[in-house]
Amino acid sequence: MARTPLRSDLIEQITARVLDRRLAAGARVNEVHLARELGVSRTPLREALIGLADRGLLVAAPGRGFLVPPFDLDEARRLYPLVAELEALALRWTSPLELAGLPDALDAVAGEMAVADGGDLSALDDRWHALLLSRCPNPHLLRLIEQTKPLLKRYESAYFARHDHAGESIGEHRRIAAALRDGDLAAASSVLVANWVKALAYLGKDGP
Amino acid sequence: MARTPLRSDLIEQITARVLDRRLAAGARVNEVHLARELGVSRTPLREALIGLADRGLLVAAPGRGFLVPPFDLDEARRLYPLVAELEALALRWTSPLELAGLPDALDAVAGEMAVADGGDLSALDDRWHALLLSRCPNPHLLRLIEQTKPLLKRYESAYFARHDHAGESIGEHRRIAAALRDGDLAAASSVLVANWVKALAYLGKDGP
DNA sequence: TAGATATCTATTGTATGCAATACTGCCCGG
DNA sequence: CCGGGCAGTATTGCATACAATAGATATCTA
Repeated sequence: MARTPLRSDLIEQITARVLDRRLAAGARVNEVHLARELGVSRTPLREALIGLADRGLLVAAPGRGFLVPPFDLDEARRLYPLVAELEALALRWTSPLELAGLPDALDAVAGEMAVADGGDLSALDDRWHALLLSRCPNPHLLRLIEQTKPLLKRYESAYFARHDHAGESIGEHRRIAAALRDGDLAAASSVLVANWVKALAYLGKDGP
Repeated sequence: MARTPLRSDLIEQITARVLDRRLAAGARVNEVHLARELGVSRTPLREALIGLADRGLLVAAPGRGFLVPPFDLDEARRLYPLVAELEALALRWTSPLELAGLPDALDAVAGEMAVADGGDLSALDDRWHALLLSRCPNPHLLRLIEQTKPLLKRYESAYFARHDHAGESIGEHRRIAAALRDGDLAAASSVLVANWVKALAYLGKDGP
């Protein structure tokens, strides 16, 4: 029997399809077609869809299956501060000692970002943030963050594609690392929140 | 076809069983037996189990199905502050105008709590907190809170059964309502967090 | 012709079936 | 007496089958 359940892979694949809009906003998900396309039966596919609906990346419409939620700027305006606050909280709950060990690794990733382009940039940004939170001792908080970020990334991917804000963002990342070096948690936190809020501001300009 | 999917009911029923320990901590969930007992087939039951595992109320063990996570005081110590912070955040994000309209209704529920006993008490406590957050405009934050609370309630139910702390808790609830009347969000927030933390302190004494 | 209605198809929600793994108890060897 | 291996069962994970609703198309009536 499969050591890793099919639904796990399916969740990743479907998430990717939502993020890159192969599953378009507002569209219904046809279980039979998607199952054929992914080469599985409807059962594990539905399990994955239910998991995604629990996380908010899909919406379950009783009797009508699942659909990709439409883009909604108001939703984005609420998601960004939410993730910002959750990450800041995770930072507050990480021991200063642990935090002190992070800046070097963080700057290394930031350095990679400086020479990366387009598609990789978003992945590196993810790695940077994951690293920043990696020492937080509260797994439930981390779970909430992981569950929420994909919702946001749907908006963010549009943003990353459209603006070349990489320099700005990398600068902020470095400032956060520097603040951690100084043991200045408040400063790190505030730049972190600002980083998220700024992303939102760009989004507002001409988002999807 | 059912207007409300079976899995929704099942999630409620199974949650209840976990909370009152008909599904004991550490025990494996037998899908065939449970399906028979609940009068449904394994398919919607598994959908419900997956949903519960996503929320952390069950754990999925690849190849071995689902099991009820053991009690873990450390987990409780992380869940209480988490819910406290999330509720405080929801409060911060609720408009002062909306908050000003709440205290009367809040005190009404607190009044009911004063004359309720045992089982109802927990339900009233839930209603009180739900009312407190009911005006928060961020549905995603509310979703996270709703998803996290059942985890905590597993510990809390033991607490409520064991201590008669109702008076204390009701007093704190009234103080929160009073602070909202004064427009003193900071005070309300701090008592709210204290309320959660105190519950945790009791739990530490002789929890399960 | 527009609207309502009936009929037919598509799609979901649930139940059942099947194959592979995990568990249990027993036998055996040391 | 105790641990390892083996057969048989139990249980999961996935696939398929079935029933009922939602949606689409065509027909009928005013």
